[in-house]
Amino acid sequence: MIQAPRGTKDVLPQESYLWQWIEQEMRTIAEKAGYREIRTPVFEHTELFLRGVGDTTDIVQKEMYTFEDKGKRSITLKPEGTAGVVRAVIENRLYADTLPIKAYYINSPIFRYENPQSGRLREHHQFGMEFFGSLSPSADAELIVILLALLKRFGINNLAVHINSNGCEKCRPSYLEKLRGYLKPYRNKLCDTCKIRIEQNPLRVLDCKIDADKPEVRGTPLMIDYLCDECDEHFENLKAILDKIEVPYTIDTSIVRGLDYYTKTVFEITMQTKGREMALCGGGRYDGLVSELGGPVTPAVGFGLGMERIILEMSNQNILPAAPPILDVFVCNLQKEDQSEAFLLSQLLRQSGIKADSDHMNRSLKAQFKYADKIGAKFVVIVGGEEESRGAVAVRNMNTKEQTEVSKNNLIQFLLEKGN
RNA sequence: GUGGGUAUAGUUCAGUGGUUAGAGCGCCAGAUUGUGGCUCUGGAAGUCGUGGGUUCAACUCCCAUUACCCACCCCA
Repeated sequence: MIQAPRGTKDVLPQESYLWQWIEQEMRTIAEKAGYREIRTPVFEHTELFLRGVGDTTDIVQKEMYTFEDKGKRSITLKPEGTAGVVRAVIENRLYADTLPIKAYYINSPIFRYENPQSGRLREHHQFGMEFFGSLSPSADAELIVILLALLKRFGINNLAVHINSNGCEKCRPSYLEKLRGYLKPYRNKLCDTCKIRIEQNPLRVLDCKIDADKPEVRGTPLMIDYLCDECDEHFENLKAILDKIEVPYTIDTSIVRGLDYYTKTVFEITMQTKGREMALCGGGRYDGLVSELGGPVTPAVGFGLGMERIILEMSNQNILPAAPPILDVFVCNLQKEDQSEAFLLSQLLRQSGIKADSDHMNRSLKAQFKYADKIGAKFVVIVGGEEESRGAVAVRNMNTKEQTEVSKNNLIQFLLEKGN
């Protein structure tokens, strides 16, 4: 028996409507704010992620699905959504057109080799929005506000917005030196991973669940205390905007994000679920990434939102929308041995935009009614009965049990009128 | 990478070292000849995860293995 690979999930016919529904809500909210969809490949050259995401990150070091193709190219399945979008923006010179560029991606498969558990898969799907060309903190705020509106639309209210600033190329290097200098004397008190992190990526020590609460680490200098004037002003302005539109947030100095490209604003939106906190989405500003990957200096900000986690939380809270009926109309034929008339009629109904079907299982009339009931058909149309002599069929409203004789000429109009 | 739990019908789960392994739900059929939801009756369906071992005898006990679930880490 061949099973789906570990950490992957099928979306089955009985649940696909949920995905279609949340996708529709996402598209609507993004397009209302002037974002258009972008679709990029599921795989990219590995180098894109090495340079983009950063080669000291956990994602790159141990979680990527990387392989060599038959042309000896190193290929990696997307471990996050932003790098591919940035590559596409550069490659297609989108930056040369009118700025800003506002793009969203939806249902984008993301691959990370991790141990699966509740809310964590090896293939999951993200909705993301990217905003290129603006240095203004209003761009950062726009994304946070859209996210909150979207999550509220889904009925998820147990949320917390965490923000922080990662500084920029001007203020970060000197801060990192301060941080290294501070951590080095405590080297032996840190976990093995963090001992290496001191040199490679000391920011990540602040994010380490083993060490973050140790008194030595609690006393480390914080990036937000060493921001340059530009970064400080940006952070203050963002907070002012969020205050003004009454978005509650907390400043969380432990957020450094798992990706190295972030500058200035970083944020996560988490939910309280089943006694623990789970990130629903994360994002931030990446003013240096476009130029790092070979484009012109272009400020940008974006986020990724986990689609499975939304469905998981809606399921936990029992607030999933009900499944829509599969069909509007089921056509039965009393002449069991010849279902062709029912078949033809169902084709006609479909051409008029009515979701219709007839029996393909050689079932008895009674069983056909049971089936019609199960799939939620609002009407059953019965052909081949005594009404036939009058050029008519019987139409039964399955909810009201009301059954009427309708002339074949008026059938479609009748169904369209009564169906709504 | 580390730790815990589970594995029996489509599904949720019972079950006992010894005959043909059970239930609820679901599925299919029937309850007088053209009609659903409720009820009743009947039926189909399982190599008891896989491999090995102990035993006269293993679904049951032991070992291994795989998969799934959960948690840590990290994150979406």
